[in-house]
Amino acid sequence: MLSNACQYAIRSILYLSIHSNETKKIGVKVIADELETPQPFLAKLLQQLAKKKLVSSIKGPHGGFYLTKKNNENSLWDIVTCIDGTDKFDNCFLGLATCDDKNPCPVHFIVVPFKQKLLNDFRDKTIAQFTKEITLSGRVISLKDFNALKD
Amino acid sequence: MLSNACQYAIRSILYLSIHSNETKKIGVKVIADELETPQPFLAKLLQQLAKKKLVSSIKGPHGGFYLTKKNNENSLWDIVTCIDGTDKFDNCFLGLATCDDKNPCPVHFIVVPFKQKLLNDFRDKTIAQFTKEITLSGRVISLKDFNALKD
DNA sequence: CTCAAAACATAACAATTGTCATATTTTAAT
DNA sequence: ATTAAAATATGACAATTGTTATGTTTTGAG
Ligand code: FES
Ligand code: FES
Repeated sequence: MLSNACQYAIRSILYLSIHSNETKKIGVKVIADELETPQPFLAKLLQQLAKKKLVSSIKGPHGGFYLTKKNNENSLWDIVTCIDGTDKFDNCFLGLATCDDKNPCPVHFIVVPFKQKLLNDFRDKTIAQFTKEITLSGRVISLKDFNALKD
Repeated sequence: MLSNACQYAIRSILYLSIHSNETKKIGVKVIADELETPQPFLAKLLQQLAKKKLVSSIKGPHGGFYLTKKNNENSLWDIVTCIDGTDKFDNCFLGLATCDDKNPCPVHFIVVPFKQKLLNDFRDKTIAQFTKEITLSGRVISLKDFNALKD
């Protein structure tokens, strides 16, 4: 459903939301290592996100990526839009030209409610809300399970 | 979520379920034309499906593809398994190594119920049940909206 | 002012997926 | 038997996506 690229992007933003702020920037190397994602690929993605103001960054020594208060008010949906675009979510599950309740394909009424709910959650909840839940409930972002939450 | 290939496959099987039987076979050309899918690609897919006994076929003049009573008892899930494999449904939505309630990623509890429901519908309903609903409710398979249901 | 650490930019490369073309085999009709 | 219509098999080609490599620019530290 989501591309690899988008999955990496979401995880890295959530990571930054937990571990960074205006005074604590984090370099690509660290992020890639923590999330176990390919480093140069992630760098490219972070640059895309930076261009759309979904993450902040400064160059130079002790520079890096970080999330401002404002960055934290974006939604997961903004990330998906930035990296993957929204086609997969708008289009018919079976690839028909239009997807609406008037001309439903055989799986339309199975698929649409789910997509709707997913969309709402992704659009309505801010990154900040997500990270709050994450830190409270001990959910996972990295592949090396709980390490990311220990510090 | 589903690949192009899988979407074509599902639609063609549903089409065959409605329009074919042991005594009425349909050629690739007709199917591809009705569903507006690339013809050679669809041929390849139908051959994959035939190998796994999800569709029946005979060669020669007046040959073609068709669904037997038994073919009609398969599920949409069987098609997905045959064409795409099940990885996309089993794996974590954010690409983490494991996906279970014990080590949930931040979106786990949003995504899993939906996937579960979708999976159930795809696994439990037979092709025959789907086509019954389709013919009763006038749903769409082809891109040229209701034409496929007019005869 | 110089240097090095970082983001930024570009482009080369690889893998997967989707598409098309060609040739072979089977089978019914004549 | 011959022929033509179909599925089948194989492989070439294109497009997308994912990955890696190389070089440029910015900027803080000494
Ligand atoms: S018409 Fe197919 S999912 Fe809506
Ligand atoms: S752990 Fe990510 S979807 Fe289940």
